[in-house]
Amino acid sequence: MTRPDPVKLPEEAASVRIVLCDDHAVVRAGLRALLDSAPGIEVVGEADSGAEAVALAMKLTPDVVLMDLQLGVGLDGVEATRRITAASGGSVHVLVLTTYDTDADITRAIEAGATGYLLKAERPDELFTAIHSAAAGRTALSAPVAHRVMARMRSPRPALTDRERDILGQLARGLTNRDIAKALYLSEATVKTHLGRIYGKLDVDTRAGAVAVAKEQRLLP
Amino acid sequence: MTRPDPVKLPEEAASVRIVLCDDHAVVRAGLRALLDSAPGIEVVGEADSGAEAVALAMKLTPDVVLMDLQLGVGLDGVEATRRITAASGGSVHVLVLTTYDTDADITRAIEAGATGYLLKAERPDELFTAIHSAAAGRTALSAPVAHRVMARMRSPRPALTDRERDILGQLARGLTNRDIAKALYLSEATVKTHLGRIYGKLDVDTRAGAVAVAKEQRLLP
DNA sequence: CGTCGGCGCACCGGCTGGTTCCGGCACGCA
DNA sequence: TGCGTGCCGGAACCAGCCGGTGCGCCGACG
Repeated sequence: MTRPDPVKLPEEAASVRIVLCDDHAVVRAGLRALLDSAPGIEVVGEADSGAEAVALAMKLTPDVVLMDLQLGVGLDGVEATRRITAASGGSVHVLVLTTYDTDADITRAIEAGATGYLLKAERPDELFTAIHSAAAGRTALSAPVAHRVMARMRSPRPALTDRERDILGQLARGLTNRDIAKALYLSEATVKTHLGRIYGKLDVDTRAGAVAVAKEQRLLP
Repeated sequence: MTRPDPVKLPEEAASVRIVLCDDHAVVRAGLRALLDSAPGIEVVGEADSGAEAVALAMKLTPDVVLMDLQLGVGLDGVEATRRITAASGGSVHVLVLTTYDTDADITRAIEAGATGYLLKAERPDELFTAIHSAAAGRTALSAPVAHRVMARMRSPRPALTDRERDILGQLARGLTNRDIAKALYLSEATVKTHLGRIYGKLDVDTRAGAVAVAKEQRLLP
């Protein structure tokens, strides 16, 4: 898959070397075709899973990994991002390119060490500039993402704790309080307490509503 | 509305004329770059909304419209497909290219007149052959989709009625039975009856579970 | 004309769900 | 060391919600 390119054209600056990671082969091929036609950008590898992305990032040490967050099965985009930045010591920059601009996704990606966060709905030239920014280590957020970050700063919505996510996960399976309690080795009373706190944070007052916003905001894996 | 087309050229050599419809500008650009490099395929237009796709399909009368089903706001992909096939009398073929292979999505797309249903996770050459198939009016289903169709034929899972979808929609907003009743001008008892039937069809036994599978299977808009 | 699927309704009993209040820990900080 | 805070786990209470069952009406369809 990797073609060692013996001829390095010393242009104004060397090409930005990129690894693509997206589980959709068609859009991956599309991105490659698109980026191949762009000057100063060179796609050196493709991955269709998080694990493969990490491996390629280590082996090829590209300047930028273009990472989708939703990766079907296995390692998810956030975790892959975390491992890549950790293992490379920050020398390989991850630019997230995804469809959703949910608070949870953005936060987790940034917290995992992503250098930028771009939406697939963005104009392609934004993508090119973002890639060069990311290669230089500069943060690149697309407009809607930046807005969300700002909004979150202004009105800090409390994040769910790990335990609360556990409860919510069971709830989303349609379990009753008693069953959740059994599943997590808790008292039923405790489950209710957690649920109450969850309702507060999600601004709902019923279980069904909680499940709805949980799915909506992609709070569950 | 239908213009008589006096001469139908039996072309092997002429390119298949295509209109792209996807609300993500980046993947649209990627697809164009990919298809532009393919022989025998010519992208003649791009749309980022259902409405625009319908307009372009009428104006350009392409051989194939490559249609994503999830189109953010406005006309959704299924409705756009329905209008295009209806307005063109079937002369413009719609090839659905999307990420999800949910039963509901597949069924609705086919029922709306789509000539084919392809997943973005498919290999790009599948895409090329599917495009040519669609241009010739031949049905093109990618493997996982075909499997699902067969499975559904074998064990016909009852589809939700319109009314049941209404109820489910309100339920997914976290409303209580009483509130759903008020919202839909029903008796609370009726709401419960519908919910019971919904549980049966979705194979769950709690409201939270119903919301979960509803979101999972994309039963709600 | 039969009957079948979809819709709407009534009644009821069990028990689930939501609320409130409380204590224990771990941690950070002065 | 003492204090404040955030998170976790729990007890008790009671309203009323939920789910099940049975039934009638209607229109479509054969």
